[in-house]
Amino acid sequence: MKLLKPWWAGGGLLNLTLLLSLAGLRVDLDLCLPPPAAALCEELLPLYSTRPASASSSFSASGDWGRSPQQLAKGWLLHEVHALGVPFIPRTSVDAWLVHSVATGDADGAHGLLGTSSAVEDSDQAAPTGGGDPRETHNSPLATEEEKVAEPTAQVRDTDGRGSQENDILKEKSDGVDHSSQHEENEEGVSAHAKSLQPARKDENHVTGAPDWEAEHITESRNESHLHWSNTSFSLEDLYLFQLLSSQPEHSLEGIPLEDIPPFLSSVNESVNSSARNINWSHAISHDVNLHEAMLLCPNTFIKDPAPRTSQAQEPFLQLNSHTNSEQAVPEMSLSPVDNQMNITSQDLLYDLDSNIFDGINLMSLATNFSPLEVTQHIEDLDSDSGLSLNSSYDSTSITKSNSSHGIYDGAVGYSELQSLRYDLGAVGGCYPEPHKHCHMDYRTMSGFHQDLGCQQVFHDHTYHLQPGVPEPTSESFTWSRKSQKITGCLENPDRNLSRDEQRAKALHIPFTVDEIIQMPVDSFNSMLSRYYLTDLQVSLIRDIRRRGKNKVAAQNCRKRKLDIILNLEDDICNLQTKKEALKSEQAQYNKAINIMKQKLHDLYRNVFSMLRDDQGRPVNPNHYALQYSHDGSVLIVPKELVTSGHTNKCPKGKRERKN
DNA sequence: TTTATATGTCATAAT
DNA sequence: CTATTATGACATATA
Repeated sequence: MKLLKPWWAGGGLLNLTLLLSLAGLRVDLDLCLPPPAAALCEELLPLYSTRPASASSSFSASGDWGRSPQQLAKGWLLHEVHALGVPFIPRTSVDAWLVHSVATGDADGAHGLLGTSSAVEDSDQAAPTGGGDPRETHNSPLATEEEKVAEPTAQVRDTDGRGSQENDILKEKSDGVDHSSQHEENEEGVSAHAKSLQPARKDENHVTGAPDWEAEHITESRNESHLHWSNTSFSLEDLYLFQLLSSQPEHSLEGIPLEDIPPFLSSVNESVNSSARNINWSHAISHDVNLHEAMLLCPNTFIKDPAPRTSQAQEPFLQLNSHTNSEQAVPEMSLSPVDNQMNITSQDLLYDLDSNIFDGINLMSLATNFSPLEVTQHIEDLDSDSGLSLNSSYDSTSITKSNSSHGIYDGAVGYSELQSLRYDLGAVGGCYPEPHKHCHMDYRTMSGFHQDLGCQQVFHDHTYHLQPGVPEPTSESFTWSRKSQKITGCLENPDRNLSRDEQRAKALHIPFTVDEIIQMPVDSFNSMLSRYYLTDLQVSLIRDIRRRGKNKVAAQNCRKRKLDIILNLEDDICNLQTKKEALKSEQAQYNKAINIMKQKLHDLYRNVFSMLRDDQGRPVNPNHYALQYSHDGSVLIVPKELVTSGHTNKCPKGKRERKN
């Protein structure tokens, strides 16, 4: 996205505000934008206003062009966040954000955030239909931890001690208590605002038609989290997006002339006003939804089951809330979510995450002085690392890329840019299979963000480039034809060193390394799948990666084992052959001995016959007679014909010789 | 280009 | 029943 201005560059407040309003979000006059969001909106609105149809091609894969203007704006905005490389949202991020919205905004504002569907408006209070699954937050064992997350923030805000009401709110949510009667208290305190939201949550259950939403499966919330363009209410990604976009509390919409509104928005405004879901623009920009505060209060809830916050993690936010100079607070505010998320991730997964990652991000969060040009360049570089095009020129390449990316993400949106950067650079990739290598990458990356801190040399590793010509996997089967792989090789793809699964994981922005996925214990693996906000496609890919990875190891072991068996058999053959030779030699020796014995016996025989004499004193011919031993030890001279016929006892000569 | 070998992957059975 | 392992068969990569 060429036009993306650097962080903290300011501007874009009006555009974002209008865009949010267009999307049905009511914006506080004090709403301020983080520079990326401002820049994003500055870019989005002109593009959207000038070429909604053509530009929409990049996210038209979702179909329905009969959507309302706010849907279009919302979809377009989210799409562009996609293009930024935001891979996914840990599931609790938006849930917790909702909690903070409850704590910070009034009911109307919260409703504006949660949804503007006519069906919802028909009900008592607005309720989100596609906004993820906030119910799970309060009906799972995780709910208590959500409360832990929300509690300190409420304490910060409500110095009069009413912050603890949030816990009550959360409990009442699950109880389905109707607080619509407390609308009058909205202006009195945060908690009252929050309570008035509860019917919306209650209605949501009716809208989704899930009476027993405790049994709601994770996959359902995943599906709900996807971008449903036909759905007028905001999804979790939407909410997260706005959370992402809101952190700079100093701009205001006051005094902005209507002429500044792009023509498209004006027309959209008309159409919106004429639609069933009217948006009162004056109302839209006057409600007290302070996204900045919401941002401040929920930055540590990027995952479904956040670990209890440490005092170390809370402290920055306490300080931030006390800041009067938002200029100084902005960097920390915007970056701290990443920081907290990282810490929580490490606590939750307990898996191969080096604290250096967090240190690097902490350093980055401390950086306050950025060179816009450098940062812009860095963002572009990082984006190029991620393989996603930030080019806003909408050439065919970028559109194609956006299309494919959008299709792949399948609704997985909402994540801090830094988070995506971290994962882009370190989470996936066989080139950096070891955690410390990931950290190394992060450090090098982060150094570009705060060169003032002494890291002058910026290294950019483009190992993770995806060649535009390489078709990205677009189906669950991830059929990788030989042809495409040859093309990949011919193009000298820097990702060539990556395994196919690593490339797939990178393409889908899987926030874990392949090694992690494969070697992770099954419990951690399952908890990871349920804790993180992953699309079905991502989950499927992760499971396939795990299966293939384990099978690969099994195949290697099997082959090794087979080879060992073969080698052992060869050794056995050799040993047997040696033994055979020895036996042959032994047999030869025995045969030789036998022959010697035979010869001796023959000689003895001849010798005996030479001493024999018949009755006439003539020598006995050994050719005609044989010696035969009788049972009593006597030796008889028997004619051979009798010996061969078996008549041993019949001695024609009747001659019995005594043994000499 | 062909061939041999190594490696990855899938299906299936076994654990 | 699920997850993992083992293994034959096939596909692909590489020397």
